[in-house]
Amino acid sequence: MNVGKTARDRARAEVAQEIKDEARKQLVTDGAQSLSLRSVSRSLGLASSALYRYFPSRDDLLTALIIDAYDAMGAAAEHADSGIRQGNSRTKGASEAEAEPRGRWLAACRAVRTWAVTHRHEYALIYGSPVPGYQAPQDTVAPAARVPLLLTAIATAGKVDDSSVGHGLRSQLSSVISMNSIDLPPGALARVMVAWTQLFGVISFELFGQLVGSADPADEFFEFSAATMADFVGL
Amino acid sequence: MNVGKTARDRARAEVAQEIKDEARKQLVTDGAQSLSLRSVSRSLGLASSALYRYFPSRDDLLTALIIDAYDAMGAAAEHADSGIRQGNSRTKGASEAEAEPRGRWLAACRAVRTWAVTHRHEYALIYGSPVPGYQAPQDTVAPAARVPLLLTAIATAGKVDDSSVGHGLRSQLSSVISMNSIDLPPGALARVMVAWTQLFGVISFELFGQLVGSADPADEFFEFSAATMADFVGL
DNA sequence: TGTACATCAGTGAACGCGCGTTCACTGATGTAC
DNA sequence: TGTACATCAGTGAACGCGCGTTCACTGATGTAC
Repeated sequence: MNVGKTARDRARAEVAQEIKDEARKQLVTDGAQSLSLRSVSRSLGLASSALYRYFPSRDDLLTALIIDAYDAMGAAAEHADSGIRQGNSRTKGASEAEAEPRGRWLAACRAVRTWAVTHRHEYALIYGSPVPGYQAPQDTVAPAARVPLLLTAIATAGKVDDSSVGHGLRSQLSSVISMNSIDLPPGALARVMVAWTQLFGVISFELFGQLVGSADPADEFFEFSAATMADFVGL
Repeated sequence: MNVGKTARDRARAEVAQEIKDEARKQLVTDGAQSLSLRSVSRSLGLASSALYRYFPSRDDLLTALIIDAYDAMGAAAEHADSGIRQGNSRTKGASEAEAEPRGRWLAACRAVRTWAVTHRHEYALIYGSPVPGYQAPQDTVAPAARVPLLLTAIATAGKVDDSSVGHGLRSQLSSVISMNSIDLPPGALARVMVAWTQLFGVISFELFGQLVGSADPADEFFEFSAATMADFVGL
């Protein structure tokens, strides 16, 4: 185990983890923009300069947090989905399997919301306004794609209508389809994307306070949205 | 004109306006969180302490910008809507008036997006992650309601299905309905709210970079969303 | 197995910076008589 | 219409603060022979 890893390597990974954990803790009180290396180092009992052994700059620490957040949310959604899938195949016959994709869709949507609600500041970090002056590097795109790819995968198991879409959009989506080997016509993918944007729209509104005065607390409205959007994509 | 307004009063209003304009300019480069009174005052050639004659604190300046932004977006949407309404009543007979609400809906949605795209930093200020430590005061709620109220008004002119909604949601929405004299059953309002959250979901995704790699540029996808959501609310 | 050398985590002082807010003040504008 | 007083916009210095990043350094851990 830990082949080729020296004690130093292990210690290093551990400290890097501690730095990220502490930084995440500080997001809660301060928000992304005022996350400060100095205050992280203070809480860890390290010299502020020590952090530079682990992250070359503040932005790199931010990037690490962003990637972790996308991955955590993606994992939560995937886990909820596969829980349903296995549950269904164990307890249901082939004839009942028809309802299955809808259950998976709802489970995934709920998992995303639950993750967002329990990690609101990490959610704000990835779905809120971009930190000005910070440019997200390429490494964030794969983790960011996990949730939308999961939603398309689930929709593929249903029967999405193929809406007619304009020429330009069709070609944008065709390239997404081929690059990700998606088994859906462009018009169907377009509908899934509408549902996807709706999902994050409600969640952002809930967390950022736009529903105060109407559907707040938002639990039932969220359920309603998820269910109507499941209909919308043919599940 | 300007009854009871002395030269001092007029000058005062003018300077307050200049401060807000300069602050808005700085949002573009720095984002809300690092908007700084000192740098605003520097650009205006004032002592930093002078701003305190106009805004008691940084947060009050932020609040003023937020209210202005909601109002500007609301006005843009309302203006687009009434343009369509008048255009239609002049050029169309009663039989064609059926298509009217759909045109109004699309015009309002496009106006919101156009405003957002041309004022991205003000958009981020009101629809991005809340500035940590900043609590939006009560004065922001009426301006914030302009767009959603306009959308419900337009939907009322169409024929929204009355979806069935759970008990808790029904009662939340009933109170919204009576407080705002909305002429829509709760289930219909729920659908409008789904469309509303979808609208801001796409716009936020477009502006915050989540569509990079799929529907980017987002023009056609936006049109597709707006059109499908118009169907969705029965327009 | 022991030794010589290279690597690298962590230190602490320093650089240069910007911030919000307060305060005692000056001098122009407005008000009451 | 003129004068005395009150109001208030704007000043500039100061308080006390935190930040990211660099740099020369010490001492422990790892590597090659």
